[in-house]
Amino acid sequence: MTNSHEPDLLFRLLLTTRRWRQFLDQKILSSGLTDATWRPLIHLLLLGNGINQKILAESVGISGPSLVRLLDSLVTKGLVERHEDESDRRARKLYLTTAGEQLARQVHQAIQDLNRQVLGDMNASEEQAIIALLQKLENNMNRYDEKTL
Amino acid sequence: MTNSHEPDLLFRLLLTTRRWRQFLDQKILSSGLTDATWRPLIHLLLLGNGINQKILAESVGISGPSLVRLLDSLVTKGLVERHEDESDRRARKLYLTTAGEQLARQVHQAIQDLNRQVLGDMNASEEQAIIALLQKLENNMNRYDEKTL
DNA sequence: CACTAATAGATAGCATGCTACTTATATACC
DNA sequence: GGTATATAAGTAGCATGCTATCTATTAGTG
Repeated sequence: MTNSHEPDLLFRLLLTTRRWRQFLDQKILSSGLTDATWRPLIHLLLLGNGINQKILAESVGISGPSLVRLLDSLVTKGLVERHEDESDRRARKLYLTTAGEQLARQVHQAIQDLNRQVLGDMNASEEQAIIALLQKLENNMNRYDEKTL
Repeated sequence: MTNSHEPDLLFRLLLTTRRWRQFLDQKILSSGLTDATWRPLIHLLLLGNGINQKILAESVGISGPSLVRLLDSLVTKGLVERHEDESDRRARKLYLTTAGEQLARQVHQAIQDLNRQVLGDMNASEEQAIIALLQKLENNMNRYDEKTL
């Protein structure tokens, strides 16, 4: 155990998260997508066509500029299209192409199957318990920030 | 709830981990260090002077090349020194400078204090339980990889 | 109506992770 | 002993996150 001196939760979060992304990326290599790129694709599938980039960025949990580059890549691959928004000419409405929707469904399914393998015998309520706990950590940080404003 | 359609554990891990790093980075801004750079510094403090880069990279959980750049930065800041290893001239032995050791101790303490705030009322055994669970996820991935070799 | 402030998206550039490769040295095997 | 393999560190370049800034447009206020 090289890390016996660091039983740190953050440390373990860093390692497990990196590992999980690499695990999925390796399995769906043939899709031409990575964790970073399939995520906006699938969120667009689930949110529905016609949303703008701001909404999608919020949903995916990344900044606007981060999403711009991922979308550039998806557009280049012919999976997503950016259309004008007549009612707000600053914005762009996003649409999956036919190929994009097909790939999104395939990858979504594949990721769900793989994630079941990762979760192993963990049941849904255990998963929810951890998610709740992680959210509590975020709440603690938010509260600390507010307190020391 | 923009993410009501994704109660995904991986998604939450990504968000919480990013948030935690940014939280710490913001608090210890004056140290001139970030999460990525204080981590090798503190591991070197705890492992002791004279270890080589391979050992440190393993301890920190990053690749050799990733560590090289972080060490370059720490050396430039005058916190760490790379010395020749007489017994193996491929390797370098790492040493904290006086300033490096001092800063490492300060930051180590500050991080521990901040992490206690993040953890809030979570006790050590609860923390250990989550860590064990994250390790189980990694085990599941390792086993899956072996199985499908 | 005009001027200011806010907002959507894009661009530029930094930080941090990686893999693939190079170089120097050490180890192992015939 | 000499050749082949393995190992430690470093370099190059990609991917993915960010903030700061720019541009275009919208909204809000006198």
